[in-house]
Amino acid sequence: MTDTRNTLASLISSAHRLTRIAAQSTGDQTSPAVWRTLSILAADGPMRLGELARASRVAQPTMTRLVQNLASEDLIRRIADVADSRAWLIATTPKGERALAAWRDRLADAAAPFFVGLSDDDWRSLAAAASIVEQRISDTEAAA
Amino acid sequence: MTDTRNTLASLISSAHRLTRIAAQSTGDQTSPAVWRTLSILAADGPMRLGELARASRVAQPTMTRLVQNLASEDLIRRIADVADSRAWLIATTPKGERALAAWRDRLADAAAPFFVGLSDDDWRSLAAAASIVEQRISDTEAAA
DNA sequence: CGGTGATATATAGCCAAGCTATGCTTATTC
DNA sequence: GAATAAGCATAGCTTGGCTATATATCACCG
Repeated sequence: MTDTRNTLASLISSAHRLTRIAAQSTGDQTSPAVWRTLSILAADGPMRLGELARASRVAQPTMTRLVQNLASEDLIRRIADVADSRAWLIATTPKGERALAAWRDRLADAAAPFFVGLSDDDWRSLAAAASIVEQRISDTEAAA
Repeated sequence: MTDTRNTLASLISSAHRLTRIAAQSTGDQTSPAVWRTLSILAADGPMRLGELARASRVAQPTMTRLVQNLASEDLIRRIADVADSRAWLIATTPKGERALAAWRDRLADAAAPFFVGLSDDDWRSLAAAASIVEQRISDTEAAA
């Protein structure tokens, strides 16, 4: 038990620092929030603003503003929800998809130097961890 | 090659989202930057402000302000550097160490529900990944 | 069919983290 | 000892994050 607790704590600490590396070493001024949002949309398809806020783990007004910024740069678009005229569906644009792909490329390039010389086993561990976290995070719809 | 690139990209995406989960589900108002800074100091011992800024991957003025805030809450302390009177050594206080430990506990508690039912292999992968990232990140003193 | 409460998004206003540019003080070097 | 470099602080900006609240629509019920 203590083991898994320590694992989680150090996993999250590492995630924090990795996030900073990514932000910094790509020389990218665009914020993590933008890519987080685009990644979610790209992976899970169009969804409502509120749903997107929960998936990205931010408050709804935060997402409202993010979506406004992203829309003004034509990275996402709003689609009227025919079933509920209070709501919108948020979807990526082709430009958004391209930007996301380009970011992932730059990211991989920027991060690669930190990970040179890893064994195949190490790479498998990283890939497995990424996939576990991805799955566990996207499933759960709030554990609060 | 393409494999490792994808692994890195998805690892970092996951890290972004995991960071948000941690920030949110602990119900903690203290920012990631604070814990990142304390973690580094606790792990690597006292160091200069500039050094700390590089380790935490933020610009020096950002660290200056963080250190001011942390010092005002008595979570770190500044020690005069006898060898260079321009510089300070930044060190954790006992209170800072306790706060960090408490945060790690809350973090583990908050994150645990997302990871129930993992196999031993999965846990090993997570632990390995955390340790790999930790090591690779702290070694490298800028790859820019 | 009208009113009441719930739901979906938007607005307002605040704080902190991040940045660049620049200033001030102390070292270092010639 | 004067010029340059190095270490930290200050100023000023942008953006992400939050809570509280407003607005608009839906859904239900009498």
